Amino acid sequence: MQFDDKVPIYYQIKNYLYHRMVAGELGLGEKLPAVRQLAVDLTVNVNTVQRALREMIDEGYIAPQRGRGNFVTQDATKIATLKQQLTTTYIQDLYGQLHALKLTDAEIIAEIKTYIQQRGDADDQRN
Amino acid sequence: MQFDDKVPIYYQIKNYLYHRMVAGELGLGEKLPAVRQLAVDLTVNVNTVQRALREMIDEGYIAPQRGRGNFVTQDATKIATLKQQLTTTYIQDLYGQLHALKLTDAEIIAEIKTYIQQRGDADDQRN
DNA sequence: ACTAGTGTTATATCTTTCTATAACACTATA
DNA sequence: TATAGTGTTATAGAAAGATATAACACTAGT
Repeated sequence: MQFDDKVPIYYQIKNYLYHRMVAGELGLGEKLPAVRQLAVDLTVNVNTVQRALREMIDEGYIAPQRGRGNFVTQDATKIATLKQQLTTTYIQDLYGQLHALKLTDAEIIAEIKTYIQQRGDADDQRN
Repeated sequence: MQFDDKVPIYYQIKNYLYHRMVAGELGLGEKLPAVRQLAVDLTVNVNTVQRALREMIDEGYIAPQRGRGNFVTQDATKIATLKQQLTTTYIQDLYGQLHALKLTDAEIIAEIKTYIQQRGDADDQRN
């Protein structure tokens, strides 16, 4: 995994894991890879992984079991809420940015549609 | 101005100034506020401002004149390109994030429209 | 009991960012 | 030629983030 050197790595790991949980790649109650394994996979120090997990545990998304592993919460509602929160936050950020660039609502939607359209075309060519 | 403590301040200042240039609040060839003034306005150290400006100068968006001030580039094309770059980058990021959350293209557009719609309603109530 | 696999914590060190403070260099104008 | 306004650079110290390395604590299976 490649990190953005403008943002703390532990923070990016946190978001990465949240994404995997929301996307269902890490299901409810599922055991996460061992911290040392995660550290190897992400080419990062154990303490850095631990820092990310620590915050996720404090926020209740992960339940640690000493000696056994870390497990995704069983709370489906919590994950669903997280998905909605992340979605809204991202959209809010984008809207704020583009609005600051003086794009109108219509222009914003148009730009996004154009981007997705072009992306689709590119996909067609690749496949 | 409030900063995100997850991203270097000098980097946020850079983006802030780019936004103002793209939005036309800082016109072509216009003189920027003095570095010390910017530092006061942003509640930040002069060196931090200077670090942001240094990169913008290296990238050719700002032309410094020792003893006189810093001036926005005269190159309209450069600013137009910047606007397009920023727009595309933001949209690309959003799309990548939401796609990672397993939202479909249609869902992405729908969520954005909903957000803008609700935002408009809120505006109506406020005004 | 031992061992392998796991989470947890600690220490020392390095790098980046930011700060306060100060000085230096140049321009324009009174 | 002063002086005020501007950019530029340097130094020393603080704080946050990462790293390598090591040790400790618990669980499960042999």
